Amino acid sequence: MDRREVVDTALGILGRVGLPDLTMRRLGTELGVQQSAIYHHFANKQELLGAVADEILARGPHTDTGDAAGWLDQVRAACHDVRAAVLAFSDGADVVSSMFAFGLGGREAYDRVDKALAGAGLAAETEDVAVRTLLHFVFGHAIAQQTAEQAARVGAIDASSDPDDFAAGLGLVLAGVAAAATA
Amino acid sequence: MDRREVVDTALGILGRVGLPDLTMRRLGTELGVQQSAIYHHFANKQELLGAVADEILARGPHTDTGDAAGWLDQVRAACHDVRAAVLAFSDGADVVSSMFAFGLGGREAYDRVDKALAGAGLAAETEDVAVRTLLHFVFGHAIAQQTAEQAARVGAIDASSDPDDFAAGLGLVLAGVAAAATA
DNA sequence: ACCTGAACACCGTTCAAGT
DNA sequence: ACCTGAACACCGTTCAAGT
Repeated sequence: MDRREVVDTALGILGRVGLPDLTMRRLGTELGVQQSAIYHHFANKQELLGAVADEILARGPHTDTGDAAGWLDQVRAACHDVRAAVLAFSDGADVVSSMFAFGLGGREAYDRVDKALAGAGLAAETEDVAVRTLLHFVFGHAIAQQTAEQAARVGAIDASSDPDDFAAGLGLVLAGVAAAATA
Repeated sequence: MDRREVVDTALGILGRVGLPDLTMRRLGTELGVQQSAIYHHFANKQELLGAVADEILARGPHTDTGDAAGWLDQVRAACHDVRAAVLAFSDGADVVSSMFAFGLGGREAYDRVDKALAGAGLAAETEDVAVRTLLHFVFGHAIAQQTAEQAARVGAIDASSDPDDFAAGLGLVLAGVAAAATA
């Protein structure tokens, strides 16, 4: 058993039953091992979730827009890719967002958007603000969607979400970034 | 003991020691009551946290920009007010954001921003998208800040945050909203 | 080095019973 | 109606002991 196998199994549980059921006991059982054995590969659950967050992003789509595309289309594609990656697992947005905030994972999300945004020619500080602002929206929207889906399953809410809703919100933020780029 | 007293005590615990230590046992102890007694006033912990989220927003500042101010300044003030409210309690941003996503509280955040944004003359659907986009940023930024503070206390990260960082990111989003309003 | 087995110190929630 | 007391079914983490 190595770190990769633990992360793979954790992702399987996350995709099937979600974060509340991703317990060290269940993880140990599916690995055919005592839960305490996991602590020989990860210091604690949070460090494990950091590795899970990294793997969620790595497994997501990596759209190549081509060199002909402008920075705006590249940033849009990067945001859609990050969104697709975290939506592929139950509570994936929550896990990646939390681990990124804690500095324990999800760095790839920042790097991908940052790289795409480099062509905009913004000042370094403004570029950093723009990347984090975009990520707040991408993660926030995905968390809200996955939470609403969960709430609907419990019966607390009606689900019904507009599939174009994300693109519309992203368009608003990107319009603001574009305004800063031309100024 | 009534719901108001339970929420007040819960807010005290939240402000002093944060969400992980806001347990039903501790809440019962500080109320001078068995933990099970709380279930006579709230169906479960989540419903209680929904009421806590509402109270967090109610206790925050309610800046009056005056009638002379344009919708942009009013929206900016509403966002700063919501931010100040959730930052006043440890993990306040996380609680309010989660409860809002679950439909169990925090409705006032939406209503305040929505009311301020009404003067922009956006189409109803666009206005809704803009309000939720702004809230994703406001909540996301505050959660990241409170998480970073917590991580810094544990020693996982260096804290050092620019006090103008929020205003800069909000400015980007508002520029996008303004562009949609003039179009 | 890697894992077992057992324990420690907790959780949220339920429910019969009291007043 | 409101609360007690006790239990149920769990958690993450630690650690001596085995191989």
